[in-house]
Amino acid sequence: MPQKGKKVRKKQLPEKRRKGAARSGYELKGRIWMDGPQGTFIGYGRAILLERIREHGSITKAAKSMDMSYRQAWRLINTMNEQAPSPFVITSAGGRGGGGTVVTEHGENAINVFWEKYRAFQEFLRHEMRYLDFTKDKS
Amino acid sequence: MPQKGKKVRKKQLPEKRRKGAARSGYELKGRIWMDGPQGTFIGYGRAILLERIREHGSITKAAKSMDMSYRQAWRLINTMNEQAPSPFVITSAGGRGGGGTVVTEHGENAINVFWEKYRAFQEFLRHEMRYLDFTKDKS
DNA sequence: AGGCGTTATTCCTTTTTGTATATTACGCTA
DNA sequence: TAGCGTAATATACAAAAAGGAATAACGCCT
Repeated sequence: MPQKGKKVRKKQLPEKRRKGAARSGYELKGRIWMDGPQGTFIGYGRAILLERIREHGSITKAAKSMDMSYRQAWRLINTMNEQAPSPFVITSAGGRGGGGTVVTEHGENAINVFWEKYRAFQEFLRHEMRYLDFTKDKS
Repeated sequence: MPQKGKKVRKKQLPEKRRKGAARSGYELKGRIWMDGPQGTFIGYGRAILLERIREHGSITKAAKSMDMSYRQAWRLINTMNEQAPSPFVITSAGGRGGGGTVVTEHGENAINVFWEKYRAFQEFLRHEMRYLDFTKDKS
């Protein structure tokens, strides 16, 4: 029997290990993000979350779609929105469908800018990976 | 009265904010590290720790010098040493001076390799930083 | 044999971080 | 006006991570 509702905590932001990576057993890894005046501003998790909000139209559904608690999702969105030069999302409670959340033009732009940096970073890691050898001597 | 012994927990691995950085209030940040078969293998903290061990000759003194608990230092060293292709440090308990820990040739090499990647990464961040603007429109 | 300083290990507490659940406010709709 | 699904917030709970302190083993030294 499948044991539903196991209450296992999800490992946060796995950032999916690339298939076939790390054949040698050693891998150069890393993360990038942007800091605003009060700490983390946008990173991998928030970028994904923004996309899910755009896709589903609400924080609630976005959170569910990525197996994240609403509370966590709301906090991520909130810290991001507070620090943004101008809001990345606009929320509304009540009304047709109960309300919802939409991503603004600036939010879309932030997503694009971040993914751009992110892709460059992945490229950087791949490139640096190539010259990685801990066994060689100084000689 | 200066209130000594306040028991304030140290913020881990501050990686010292560069002076004059982030004039705009927004900053691209990041970390890199290496994964071995069982998780984190070497990163900024372990690299510094290795250098301190080389400098002081023992885990105990190295830990104290960087305001880290022996327990924490030992665990970092242990996870690193276990995953290393060949040991990065050699420890000995008992004997003249009580024992000590020395960094091996392979350990030295690992430090060098990591700092090399680290410097390249810092350069990458600085470079990408230059083209960072969340306010511009798509137009 | 006993002292010493180090490594290695254990136990308990504290801090941090995220989850689960419940409650209120909101504003359209029927 | 009652129902609805959402945002927003508070409280309690759980798990993981880190710290502190205590202790044993070790091997040279006096």
